[in-house]
Amino acid sequence: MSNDDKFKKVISHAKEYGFIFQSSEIYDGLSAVYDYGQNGTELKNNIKDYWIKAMVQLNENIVNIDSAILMHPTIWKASGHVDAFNDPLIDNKDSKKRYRADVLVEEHVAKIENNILKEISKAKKKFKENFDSDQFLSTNPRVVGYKSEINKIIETFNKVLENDDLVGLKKLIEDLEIVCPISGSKNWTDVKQFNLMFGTKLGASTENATDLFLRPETAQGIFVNFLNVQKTGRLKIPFGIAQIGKAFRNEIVARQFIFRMREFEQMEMQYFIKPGTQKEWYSKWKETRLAWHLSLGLGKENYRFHDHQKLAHYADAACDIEFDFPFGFKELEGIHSRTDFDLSSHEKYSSKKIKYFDPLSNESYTPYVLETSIGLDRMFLAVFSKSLIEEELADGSKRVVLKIPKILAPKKIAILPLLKKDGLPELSKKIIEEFKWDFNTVYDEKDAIGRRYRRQDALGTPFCLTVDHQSLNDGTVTIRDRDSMIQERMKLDEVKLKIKNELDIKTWLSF
RNA sequence: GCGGGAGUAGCUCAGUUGGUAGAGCGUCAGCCUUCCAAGCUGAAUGUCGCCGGUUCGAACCCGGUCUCCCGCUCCA
Repeated sequence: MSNDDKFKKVISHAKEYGFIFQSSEIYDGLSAVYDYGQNGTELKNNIKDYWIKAMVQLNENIVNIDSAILMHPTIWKASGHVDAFNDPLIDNKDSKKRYRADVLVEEHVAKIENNILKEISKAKKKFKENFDSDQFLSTNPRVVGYKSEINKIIETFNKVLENDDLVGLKKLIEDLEIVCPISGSKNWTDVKQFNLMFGTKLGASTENATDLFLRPETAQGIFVNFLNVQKTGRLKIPFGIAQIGKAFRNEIVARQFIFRMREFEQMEMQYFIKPGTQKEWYSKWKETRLAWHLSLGLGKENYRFHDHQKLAHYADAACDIEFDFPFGFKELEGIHSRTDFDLSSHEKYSSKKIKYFDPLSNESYTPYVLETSIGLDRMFLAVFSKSLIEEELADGSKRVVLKIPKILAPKKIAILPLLKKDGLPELSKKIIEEFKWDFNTVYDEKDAIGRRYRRQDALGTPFCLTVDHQSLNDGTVTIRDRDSMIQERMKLDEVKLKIKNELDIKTWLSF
């Protein structure tokens, strides 16, 4: 089966079994927005729970918060989003390629700089040890020409950027005679501004309303609460603040099912550390987070690290944990060493002192931050797509089974009377009464038992308890394992113990 | 946003040169069945994505639009 087919099966299975629906489907849907259905919600909640347990419950120095989606607009200036999330884009009409207009200009400048370097190396060859670099740079007519050209461009460029002058930016590109690297033509469209942040308004009166943004990441809610949490929690560095929540981005191209959505959910943890220790914490968290992923048993070969070469403005080291999705290896989680960029920036913009006083060394400092940030929806897709298996059985028949990690399965136990008579349904319902306090259970009496097993397989239910005539006599049932399809007969107490053991969080999270 | 492909029942898809819509699976009711789908009987479900045009007549032709998939592009 090709990856494409596989991906299509994932999407239709997700819909058919109540995991994911397109948002507003009866109105033709809304681009790149999806709803979680009855089973998808259970699975998603179980993933959240698995993360919270590992990150917060098991670490006494990591706490959990839930900050608001709406935040003070200045926060996004301080974080750099207002600048970095605004891209001026331009298309070449001949090659149909899209470029960042500012990058085109920057590349043009880089070319000229390159010319200067060429002149220098030529001169070096010519003058050898007599080469005086300072003198050469200020007197060589060609170099001086290049330098003044660059200065002129940069001056215009800065003015244009400051004024958000899109027309001026296009004119600059035309004046510089920048050509498309693909088509070689100068046939450009107008420059268009794309703001990746969703705008909204605070205030019911349209006249006095303040422009706000829906948060494009959850991290800033942690940074702006740093002092609140640290002081009220009496937390000492190193410590972490975790958060699960929605974030919003007006992606230019949002696609690949729930991989890139406009409204999505992040699970982030910001770990506050002493400056200078970021390297060791970076590798510690890389290791810890990968171990968390591996604990789910989806297969080591499906994960890899990807180190960032080009770093974002706030980072001094960054990598992704990539996962083998149906469309190839893509980012699942990011681990970033964010330095003191965010806290310092908020200190500057808010004019509030954001420092940590270390009683041991008797000094104050701005903590450094180590971030782990995982896309919850991507995690969902990773688990779901890798678990969906179509296998051939010994008798040649096919079985579609969702071999989801048992701890994450939406329903844990299906209780099935072998026949819909002789008091078997009644006994089954009694058993549900006993199990439903501890586990998500489901009851099914329709159709042949084999077919019911297959239905539960498609949902990923790890255990099927079948109630038969012997159950009436001795209180035993058979328990069938989803993955091996092996059945064992045992007493209800033993069943409960077995399931409890298999779903024991301590076993899953001891790594 | 550009280019390519697609949209018909819950899912996968047929549907002839334009003549008022089908299959398989699934679902529901019942029968039969003592443990791994595809046994029997019956039933429900579609403004053929949406809007408009051409036509006596449109799932089919034309225009627009929405949505999805792929490639480019972007990706804190």
